[in-house]
Amino acid sequence: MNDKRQDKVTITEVAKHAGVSTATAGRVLGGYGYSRQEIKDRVKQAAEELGYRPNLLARGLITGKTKTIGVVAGDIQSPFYASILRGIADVTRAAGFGILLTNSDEQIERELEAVQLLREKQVDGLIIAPSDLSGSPHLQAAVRDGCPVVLIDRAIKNLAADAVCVDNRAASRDCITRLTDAGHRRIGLVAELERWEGGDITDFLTAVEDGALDSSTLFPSWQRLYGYIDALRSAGLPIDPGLIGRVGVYSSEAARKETQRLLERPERPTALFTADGLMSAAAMHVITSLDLQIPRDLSLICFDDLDWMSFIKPGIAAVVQPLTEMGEAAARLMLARVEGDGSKPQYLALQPKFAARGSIAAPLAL
Amino acid sequence: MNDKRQDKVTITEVAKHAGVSTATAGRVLGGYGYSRQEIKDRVKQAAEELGYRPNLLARGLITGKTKTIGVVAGDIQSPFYASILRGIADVTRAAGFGILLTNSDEQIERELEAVQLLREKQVDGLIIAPSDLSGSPHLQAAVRDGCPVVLIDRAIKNLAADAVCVDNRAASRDCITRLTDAGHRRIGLVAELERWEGGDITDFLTAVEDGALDSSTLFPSWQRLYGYIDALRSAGLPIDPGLIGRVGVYSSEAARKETQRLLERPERPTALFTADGLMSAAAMHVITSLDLQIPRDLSLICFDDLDWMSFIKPGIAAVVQPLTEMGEAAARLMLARVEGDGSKPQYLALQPKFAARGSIAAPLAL
DNA sequence: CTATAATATGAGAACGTTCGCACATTTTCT
DNA sequence: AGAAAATGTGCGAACGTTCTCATATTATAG
Repeated sequence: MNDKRQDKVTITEVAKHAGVSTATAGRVLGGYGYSRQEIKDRVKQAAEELGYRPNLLARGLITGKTKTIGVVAGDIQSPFYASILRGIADVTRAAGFGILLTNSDEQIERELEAVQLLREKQVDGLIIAPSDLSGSPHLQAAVRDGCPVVLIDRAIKNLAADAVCVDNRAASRDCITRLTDAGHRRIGLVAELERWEGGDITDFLTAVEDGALDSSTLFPSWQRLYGYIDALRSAGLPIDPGLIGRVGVYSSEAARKETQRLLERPERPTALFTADGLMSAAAMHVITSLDLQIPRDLSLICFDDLDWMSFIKPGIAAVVQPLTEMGEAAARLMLARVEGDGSKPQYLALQPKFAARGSIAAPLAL
Repeated sequence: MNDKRQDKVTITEVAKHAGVSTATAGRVLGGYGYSRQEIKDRVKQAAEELGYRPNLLARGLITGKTKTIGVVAGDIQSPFYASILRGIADVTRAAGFGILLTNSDEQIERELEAVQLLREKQVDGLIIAPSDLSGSPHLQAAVRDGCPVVLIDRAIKNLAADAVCVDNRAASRDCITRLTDAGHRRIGLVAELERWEGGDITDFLTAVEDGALDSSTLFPSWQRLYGYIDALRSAGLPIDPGLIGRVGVYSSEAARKETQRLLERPERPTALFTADGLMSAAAMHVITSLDLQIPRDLSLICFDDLDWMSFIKPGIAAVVQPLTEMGEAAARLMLARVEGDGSKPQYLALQPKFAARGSIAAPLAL
């Protein structure tokens, strides 16, 4: 009922108890210099007896390394980030690192605060899903200060940092091609498409036309739109902006509304492509409520494979991103940087898989 | 191409630049003692000019507080923990705390390592989903050392720590009662039921019979079994151990196998209760593959509401646990403790909601 | 107008480690 | 054998803060 913080056994006490200097005790316990076996045993036993536990703050203060990686995720509640984080956690843990987690909710101000906090806590590096792909002075500063940065899911223009992404454009193109191959000519797209500094959808279309766009530093949903355009063009089909459902904000509500708009058009699309998990769930809501039969009334392909897609009937075809692997790769890159790897930044594009399921059929004859 | 770690602007430099002592600069920048407005301005401006950022390690070393909470989740990849974590993150962030995350995979050795690492990193407190409900000397030690511990999802016997749980027994009882009310007499249960020190299912049944069981320190799946038994008893129905699907290990594979066993019994259950998200997904797999119609061939209620349950047809009735709220509550309790609240440990039992959906019907006449 | 309290500042010691250096002792190389 | 290298140990100074204490100065009260 009395003693609270009498715990703290320091290296000094261990040293005293073992009859050596703190330096020697430090060497044994920290495992960094020379020391005789006999001394090692003595110190270790003393530490054991006193219940010594190192104070990693003190160590970090002096070594300048905390063995902690800061992670800025968009929203840890989404299966997307949760899986990536799992990958990061597994790899870092194996290397004895901890992870300090924050959510940005994809908002640059939140990201800024997060990065600031993490850096003040002296993390050894930053793994981050960035919210601003063109400026990000806070990340430029981090890189300049020698704090390794690894980007996930999207890359920042002119930032000398590693990035682990997926070739969204190719994967999306592949999906749409499957649909055109099946005979579809009116293919709807539902995507977030929130931020693009270049303007609106038609601006984007002309920018694509001009070929003046670096798809690797676009937000994923724009890359996926890019692939959609690619596929339609190679199939010789026109691009109807009315079939492009731009949700504009990352919310289930808005996605439902946009899907509903698409599916209630006079000339209903015969196939739908949803550009991420949230959109897919929202689309399913609408499809179910409109009583549309998949794939008879509507073929469907989704970006991101959610658990239910494999066991509802029919199964829903999906692009499955290697999420845990992305996290692992990002963490491995980070560990290499922390250990001093100074080679030039890597852009890693992992290959997604395609889960073919029963949601694709030829369009009904009209 | 040359300068790497020239960044570090310390309080000493700021002090020099502002023409005051480090103590004064510290007071201004740390916001803790007295200082004149004029001095404040001068120091702040100096800090601004030099781009000063406090080193939270140094601060933590001396104050003994890191403004960091350690979290030990089972598996952050599961929506269950992801949601809880989100709640924790929101509340702690608002209070300026960071969270250091680890996964235990529900294994006590992993938990032990995690707790050790977190404590060495000097976290101000530990929020943990414990893997061992009867001993846990490492947590007893934490509490003894004055490191606040808040348990989530389940409580530990004789540990003086706060806990945030859900009344699993009551929620489960409620579900089963809905099924018996609908006329079901053969109700199957699929649950993890991995660890219980008392023995096997029949031992558990007799222990329940004797009323010698504290349900609040059982693992959730056992509490849910308890509720299942409660409900059948009050309905005057016998308990058939053959209807209790004990998966025994937390794996989708095993859950599928066990569900299959139940659904291929000679006298197939007319209703099924799955005791958590993983079990539910596995059960759906099997139900779909056996081509059973819900609710005609089988009524279904699931513990934990997954997104697909609301948009597949028919919808699946589910117990929805207030996960984010649990995380928030745990974090709030933690913050109170960190700020010195020494009142006696609280056991918080949040109320789950029930999402009634079309997966419940009367059993087919035999 | 003095006594007391509140405000304001600085010097220097913490906090618990590791690091640089000096100096012994042992091993290894010509 | 002697020189050089590797190994082993301790002292005391870092690391970048906050804290304690001493000492002013100013405001408030009696």
